[in-house]
Amino acid sequence: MLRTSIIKENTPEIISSLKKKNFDGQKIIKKIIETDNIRIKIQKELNSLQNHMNSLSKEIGICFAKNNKEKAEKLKSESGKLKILIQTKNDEQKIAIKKINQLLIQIPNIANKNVPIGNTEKENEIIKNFGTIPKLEKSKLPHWELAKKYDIIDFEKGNIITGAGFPLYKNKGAKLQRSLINFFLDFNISNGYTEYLPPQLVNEASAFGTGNFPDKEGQMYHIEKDDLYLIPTAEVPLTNIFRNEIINSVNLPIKLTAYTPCFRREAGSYGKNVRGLNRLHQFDKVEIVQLAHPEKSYSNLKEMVKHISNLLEELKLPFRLVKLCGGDLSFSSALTYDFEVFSAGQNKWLEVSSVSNFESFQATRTNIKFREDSNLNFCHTLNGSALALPRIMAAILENNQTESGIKIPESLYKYTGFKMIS
RNA sequence: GGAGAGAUGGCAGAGUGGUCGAAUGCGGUGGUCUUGAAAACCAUUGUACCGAAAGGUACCGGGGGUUCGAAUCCCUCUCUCUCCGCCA
Repeated sequence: MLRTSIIKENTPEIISSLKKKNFDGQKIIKKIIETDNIRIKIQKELNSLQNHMNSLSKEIGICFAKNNKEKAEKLKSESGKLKILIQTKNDEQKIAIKKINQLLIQIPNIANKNVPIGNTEKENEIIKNFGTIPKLEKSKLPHWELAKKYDIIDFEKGNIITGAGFPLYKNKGAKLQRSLINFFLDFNISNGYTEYLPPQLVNEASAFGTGNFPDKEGQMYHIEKDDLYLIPTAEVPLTNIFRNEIINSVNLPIKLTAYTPCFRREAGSYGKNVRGLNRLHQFDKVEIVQLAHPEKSYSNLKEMVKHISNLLEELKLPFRLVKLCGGDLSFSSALTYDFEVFSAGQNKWLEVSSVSNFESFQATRTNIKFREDSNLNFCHTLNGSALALPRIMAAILENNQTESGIKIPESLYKYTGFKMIS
């Protein structure tokens, strides 16, 4: 959420940054500024009325103490009138604040100046390619065929148990999944991230805090009976650990990591994009989150990008780093890099990580501040997948397929206890 | 799920209708003393909004009500604790 004070101070810059995200903010921002000026006017009036009321009440108290009932009654009738005025002003103020907030939450985060202009993923900027794309036999298979061949993922049983998009891992497939989780967590921990195992259901305030609610409400599973949401990513509980907190600046950056299953309704998805492990309703992911000093958040972002590159290099997977254009940027993000792994069985790039700087957008919604000397300011929040499991699994299966089976990346040996799936 | 008790500043903990934004202790910060430190002593120490400032206003879990006046009384919601029931 943007703050009214910032909007007022940088109106033209904000409107033009929002354009990059294909958001026309002209009207809504004008409305916010107008309403805020009304709010200030109301508050001034209200404060002076309240001030008057407070001194009257004190006086009445003194009159009673001195047994001067006559004067007390007279003052009482005066304050009665004031009371009605105050109530009216109070209601007006509440309405104005509510109106401003309703407008503010509709505005996406502004794009960083380095975000490329563009409307769709076609205009994303490919920064760099890493690794080499494997040359496979003509008989190469996509991962869903391989999964069947080696009996490691049962999609049909998942359909029976739950429905489409809920795969059932088994045998070495289950072990490989568990190994990847542990490998990612250990790698993150050894780079200074603190491990958490958070709740997988969150309340509305938490979902609001990270910007998933109300904007992407339809993408989350909602438990109506208890009014809770299944997390679409560990970002939601991790960021909300610090909701309404003031952090001492010496403790920044705070670095967190967590493994959680993630649940997404993926309303509107169809076709080959949802084949196999490509897009699921439930999947495993290890996430990293940072709470950062505003002046350092972009170097922290760089560090996170490097960290994720290292992780993918450990797995010997070919990948590319992509900078998202304005139109492809999410509601809350100011700058996002995607990591895409090349999966040779399908001949396509699969997004396995998305690393973003949200600047103070989420911190404003969650009210996470830091204290430096005697000043209070909003933190910056950042997060990234390190990494999302299913597509990594898909790429490992597809890229490492051989006549004799699937080769496990060396870094995983100590976790899997086996070197081949055959 | 049933019955009861409770929620006060960073923490502990007073306050049951008036001058209470809130005693006191601990912690934090600054200072005095000291070669240095500890101890002791002094001062200071919540957040938001309005205001150039002085200052003003709001906030004692959330929301609503009674009252001229609410941390204090009433209603309601949420959460915590104790007991009973159920249970991995």
